Amino acid sequence: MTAREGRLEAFAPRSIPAGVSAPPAPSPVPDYLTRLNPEQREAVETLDGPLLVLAGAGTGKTRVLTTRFAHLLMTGRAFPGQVLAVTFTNKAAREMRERVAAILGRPAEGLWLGTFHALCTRMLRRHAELVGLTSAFTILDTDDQLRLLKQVMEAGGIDLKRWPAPGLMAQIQRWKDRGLPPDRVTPAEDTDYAGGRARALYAGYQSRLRDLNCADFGDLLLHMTEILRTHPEVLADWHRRFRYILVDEYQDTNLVQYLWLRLLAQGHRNICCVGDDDQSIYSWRGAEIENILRFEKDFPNAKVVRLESNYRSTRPILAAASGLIAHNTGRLGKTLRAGRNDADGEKVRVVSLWDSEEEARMVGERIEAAQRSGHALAEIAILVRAGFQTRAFEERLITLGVPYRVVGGLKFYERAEIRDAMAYLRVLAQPADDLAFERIVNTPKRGIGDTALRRMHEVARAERIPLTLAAAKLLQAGGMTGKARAALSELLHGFDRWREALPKDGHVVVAATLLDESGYTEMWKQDKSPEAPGRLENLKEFLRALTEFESLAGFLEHVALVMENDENAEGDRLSLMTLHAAKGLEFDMVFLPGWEEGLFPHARAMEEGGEKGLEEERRLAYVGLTRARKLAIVSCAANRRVYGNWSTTVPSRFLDELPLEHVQREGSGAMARNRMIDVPSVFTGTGGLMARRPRVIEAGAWEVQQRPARQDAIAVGQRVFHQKFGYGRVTAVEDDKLDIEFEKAGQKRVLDRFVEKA
DNA sequence: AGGTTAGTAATTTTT
DNA sequence: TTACTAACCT
Repeated sequence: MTAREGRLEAFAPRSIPAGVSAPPAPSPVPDYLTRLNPEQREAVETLDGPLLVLAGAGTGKTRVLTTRFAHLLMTGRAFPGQVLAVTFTNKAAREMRERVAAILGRPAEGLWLGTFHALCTRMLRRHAELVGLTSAFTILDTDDQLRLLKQVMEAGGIDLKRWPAPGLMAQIQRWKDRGLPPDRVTPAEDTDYAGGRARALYAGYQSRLRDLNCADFGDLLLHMTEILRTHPEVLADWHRRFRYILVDEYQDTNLVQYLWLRLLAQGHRNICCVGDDDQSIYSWRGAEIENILRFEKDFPNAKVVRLESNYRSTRPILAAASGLIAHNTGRLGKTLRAGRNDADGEKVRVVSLWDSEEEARMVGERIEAAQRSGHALAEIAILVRAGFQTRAFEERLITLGVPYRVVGGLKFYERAEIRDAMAYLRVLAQPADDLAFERIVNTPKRGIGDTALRRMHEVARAERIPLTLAAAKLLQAGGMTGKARAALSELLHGFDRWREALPKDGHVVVAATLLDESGYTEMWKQDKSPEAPGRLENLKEFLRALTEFESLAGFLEHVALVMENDENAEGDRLSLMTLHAAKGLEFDMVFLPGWEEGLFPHARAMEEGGEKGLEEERRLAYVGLTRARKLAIVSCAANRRVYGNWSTTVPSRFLDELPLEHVQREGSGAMARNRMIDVPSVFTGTGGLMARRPRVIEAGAWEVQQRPARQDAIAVGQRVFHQKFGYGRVTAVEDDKLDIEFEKAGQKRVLDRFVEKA
């Protein structure tokens, strides 16, 4: 405690109106500090030495980090380039950059602020030769990683059916997460995969990566940590550079990230980590909650500051979340206090329903009601445990005409056409990029099949040269037959030509030419599937994105590290996402459906993780609840369709763990069950008792359901109008559902009764 | 070489 | 139920 702090208790973070013009005389306490509460302020002003900030949900974690960053610069403790600020997501990095700039009152430039991976890439480009790469190494995406590993496994004579490659990939990633290169994996750890050959295959995979001048995501951290560990002069250099280190979402760090941080922090010991053990939900990706405990051990005399004043949620929500998370053991211990003056509010709702369809209807109804009473859709979210759950809600929302966006999902750069286009550019930039070459050599189909590819591989392996070179040699030596020969020759000449044109025409023009001349765009123009036009659109967008970069290499790196998708972001839309994707976000109203044993907590999590797995699920529930500012609506369905057939469910144990006095129970599975029993057996249909839910309709309740099916059939090709999506053309008809390519909204599936012929 | 069909598996996924 | 992969046929 410093002497000054006593005077600051009056300052609540949100109680100071923004934009109040200050008197000209500079205040002794900078404005940005007065906006903090005492704990936050302590976290910001403890500049020297190791500091651990345990920040509960909604306690102003980001504010502390950004203010601390700005404070370091404002007080002249460090130049921008002397602070290392690490986040997990690009979004978090961007947000921090913006907020620091806002405090500074000028753009924040020259910062080492970014994701672990981006920062490591930047560092590794300078030292690549120390791990056998060149500074122009390529970063592989998940597809490439798996393809490469499969090749290594095939070469090693592994039966890929008995030992699926994804399993080994996961193992290798776990090793990398723990900072273990192949030679440091102990034989004892290598028993359960492919008869103890995992380690050897890992070594083979790493060696192939080096041959190809590639690094996968794990390598970025692994290589950099290895370098810092084994090259004291390099480490000393970085120590000279970074005086202060800031780490966001510390509870999500894995071991290699921790080691990397620890090495870098050894210099000045000015490391500040901000995290919340109760929000650690990524152990399955290698995150180690123990890093928080280890922190105090590895950095003796570390100061610990707890942020416990929550400015986000109402008291009942906080109480419910706290009551729930209290069932976990081994917590560092934090208690969320309501920090708002208006913290009183509605109890958490727990709604039981007959089945998942009724659950979707309930959610839809309440959303409509909220909308009618003036709530913005952007302030409402549905948070589900697993991705497949979104479908039921999407269908319901489309029926109701409620605009929504699915957060997460397939990202722009993960689409097939974008990956293909990327692969073309990668071959252009790096002819030795075998994985990219393999991807596009027969896309579009040019008659270069397995046989031809195998022959190229043989030559490449025998002479230890890249595939493109091997292909050229084969052509020269006449080792290719008619069709494949002509096609391959044309492709290789094409690349020569495009590469030549690069300095003259620039990368954007060449990229466009390449996609045309290679026949790639033509392939999609010929494609009759309903997605094809959208894919062509995406390719246009791809080329547009390319114009924002000065060089091809810069673009490729951006795409490898920043896989983002911000379409559908505009407009007032409801958010639909997984609980994982919701971390760090907040909404007025949050729906938490599917709280049933097996789904949430997820059966798989408990099988694999036992008691620890269960606790992580509980933290996930805690994260979900604490996303809500004003109202949380939890629900469970008594019946749910699992892989096609209906099964009855047991309500989640988490429901019982919510403190009764803060919860209001509604609806009832029993009530719905009674309705069900009265129904004649015709309704129970073919697929078992629960196959089709009878339409028992309470007076006035399910208004939407009662609308009659349309009489006049709609055919493929018909131009139609939809209340929400506007005009579009029908691309497919299936029962009462229509696939429509909307002019504005893109491809959607809607019920025919919601469109009219245009 | 490429399309078709049968079999199988099915969370979460910041980079 | 659906979606993806691998063997199989043309």
